[in-house]
Amino acid sequence: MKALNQLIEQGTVTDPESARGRLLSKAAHLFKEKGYERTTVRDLAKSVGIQSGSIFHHFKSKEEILRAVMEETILFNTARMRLALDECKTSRDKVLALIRCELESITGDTGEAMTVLVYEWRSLSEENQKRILALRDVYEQLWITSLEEAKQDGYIEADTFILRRFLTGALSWTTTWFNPKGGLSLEELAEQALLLAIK
Amino acid sequence: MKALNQLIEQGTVTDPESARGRLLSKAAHLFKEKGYERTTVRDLAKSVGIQSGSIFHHFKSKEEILRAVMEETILFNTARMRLALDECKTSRDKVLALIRCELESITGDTGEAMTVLVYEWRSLSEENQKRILALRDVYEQLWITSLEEAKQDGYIEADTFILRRFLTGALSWTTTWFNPKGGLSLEELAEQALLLAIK
Amino acid sequence: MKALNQLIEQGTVTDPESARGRLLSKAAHLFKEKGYERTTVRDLAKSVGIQSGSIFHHFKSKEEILRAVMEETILFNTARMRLALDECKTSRDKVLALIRCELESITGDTGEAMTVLVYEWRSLSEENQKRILALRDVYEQLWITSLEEAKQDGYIEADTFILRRFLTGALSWTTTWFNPKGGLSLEELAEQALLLAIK
Amino acid sequence: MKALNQLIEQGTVTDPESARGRLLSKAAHLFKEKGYERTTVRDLAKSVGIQSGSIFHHFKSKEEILRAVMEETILFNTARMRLALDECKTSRDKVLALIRCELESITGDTGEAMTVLVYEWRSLSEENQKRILALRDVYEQLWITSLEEAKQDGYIEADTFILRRFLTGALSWTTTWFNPKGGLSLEELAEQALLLAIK
DNA sequence: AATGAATGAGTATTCATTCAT
DNA sequence: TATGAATGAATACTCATTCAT
Repeated sequence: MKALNQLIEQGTVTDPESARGRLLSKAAHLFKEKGYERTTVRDLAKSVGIQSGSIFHHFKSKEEILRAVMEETILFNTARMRLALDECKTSRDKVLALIRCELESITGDTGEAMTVLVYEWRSLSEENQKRILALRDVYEQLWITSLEEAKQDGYIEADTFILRRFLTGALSWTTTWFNPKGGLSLEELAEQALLLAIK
Repeated sequence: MKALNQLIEQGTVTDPESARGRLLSKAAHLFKEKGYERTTVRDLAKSVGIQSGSIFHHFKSKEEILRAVMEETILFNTARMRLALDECKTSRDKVLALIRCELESITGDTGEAMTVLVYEWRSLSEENQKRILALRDVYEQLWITSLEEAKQDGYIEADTFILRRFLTGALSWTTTWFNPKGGLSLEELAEQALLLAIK
Repeated sequence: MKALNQLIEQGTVTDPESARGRLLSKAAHLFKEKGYERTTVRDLAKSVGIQSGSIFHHFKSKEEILRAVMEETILFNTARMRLALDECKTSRDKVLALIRCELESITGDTGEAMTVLVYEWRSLSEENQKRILALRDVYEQLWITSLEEAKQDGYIEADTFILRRFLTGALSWTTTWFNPKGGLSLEELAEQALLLAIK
Repeated sequence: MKALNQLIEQGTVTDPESARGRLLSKAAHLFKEKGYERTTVRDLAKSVGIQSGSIFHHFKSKEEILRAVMEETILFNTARMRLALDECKTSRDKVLALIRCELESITGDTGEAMTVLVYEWRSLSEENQKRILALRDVYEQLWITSLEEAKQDGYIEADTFILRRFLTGALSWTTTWFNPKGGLSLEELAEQALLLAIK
């Protein structure tokens, strides 16, 4: 939560208790459940108990809401990942931390928003795609750096470029099947995923 | 092509040369490119050079087209996988064959349709989702069986249930980054993917 | 009517009996009566007995309807004026013919459209304004030429540039007060207007 | 300015320095430029540097603003015309004074409001139209009286009723083409206009 | 007086689907 | 089979107006 509070204070991320924040949270939920296109502005308004016209006091268009959902999620998860990396000693620890963080972001609180990020990409205008892409690059850089480090330390044999892409797919797909309250803990899942990368 | 011809003769899959077949192919392309919701019936009609009203002589609704795209793709890829498995001796070979087949289906001719299958799932009515799910189960059974076999043969250490899911994600994600005409061949990619499963 | 038939055959002007033509006529009426902004697409549709969505089979936007009303009116009146000029001998006759034509267009069949042309100008996009302006220039050229001729023949003393503008205002304003079925005939009105220009 | 000060003191016309006065002035500008319908209350508020809600402390509706713009303009121009007439000796002088006053009102300080008066008439409710019409009658009476006088004095031959209407149109149209800072002075323009009426 | 969030009825436009030809 | 005009419900978005602060 340290990361979150800091970002809120900076104004980088919306306070989830505010009207705008509640809307974003509900939007992530609806966009995941029904898809962006099939979610109407009226649906969004209803979900937070206001009239549809009032939405446009907070966001100037429906797409703006989608962009905010995506943008804030990346910013938050990047910050969270940075904090986690800071506490790691070995490069093996770092890779595990990255996996754990990504799994948390996908299966935990920001899970719906992460799904939206993957599935609703095409609904973004080109301009907004570029904006998000720039943020995504920052996030990916953290991965690339740590994987390279682990490879130099001999933990990894495979091509790190390909490996990162396999991991991206494997981890993001967990949203479709992993239940954090089921028999398998997130920590165990992370360990299993680590096996994909490190022998 | 053996698989395809057989399915066409059975009437299970549409002849890609027929009017209906061409429409399905163009539909897969458009649905992938723009998304199902953003593709209008007029777009579809235009792409095959007919008027929008005429679409409904071939399919009774737009959703029907989506269902057909998905259904035929699964049927075809299941058949193709079966043929490939028939030619394998060891369980290790089988796993590699499955990976190769899935990569072919994702990055080759049926790639667009496979992407649609993953990304446009929610646009299907519940009833149609069930229908596709049933076909998917048949396909997945081929995987589960082979992975179990490979585990009993000592090739695999991990949990096969989790492993299959990791692989599903990792392989389907290749659609976003793998270029069959690039420096990495599909065969090499399959070998790299096998490393995720087998040490 | 010669002018009209010819233009219809050319496809320059819409046949008033066609669906599109009837809509344009009703649109001119409503735009004059309520103003363009206050006339809804639903109003337009209702006035010709179709559903609002069907409007967009004939015109791709509401503004397109406004543009067509204006454009066709200018084209028609330019053609009508040309025919009238052809039958004149003296330059005095020509000026009277121009006045008569303009009064006819303002107080007669195209009166509503002419009013729209004056009052709804700002509702046109810049691009469409340019388009109409080009047509208007052709029309104005007929006036300028004839007034100059009359001045050289000694009928007119005033500056023709200023005179044309005074006449434009004076004649267009007749739409607000002149009733063709009242005590004053259009011919008498034209004679009175001629007095503004010629002594 | 005598006329203005007197009207302000009476409370008949708003002091242009007051908040309300500044709003009316900006409103006239915006209504002319964009049209009444296309000018939003937010536009109006922004133009005087307040929030949209605050508008309604000065006027109880948007239409009220339009009415005030129109009403105050007529009142002011009627007063100005009365003062001008008081200084005339002959009926010819009076007609010239009327023309000069009307041109001043159209092309000078109240020009934007005068344009609004002509072009936004239909945006007024019937009740408000009546109210303005009553004020307009007072204004028109000054014209009719003077024209009749000039006719009896032999300056005018034409029908005064028709002549006034021709003049109304001719003069109001100057707003579209006359530039007070151009080569032609307002006084010269007035003389040219007088020629329309008097030989 | 001023704010600014909220309202809710209204707008132009889109689009899958129908059906007479 | 194919057409294409017509449907009508649905959509994102606008905006004058209200009102608690």
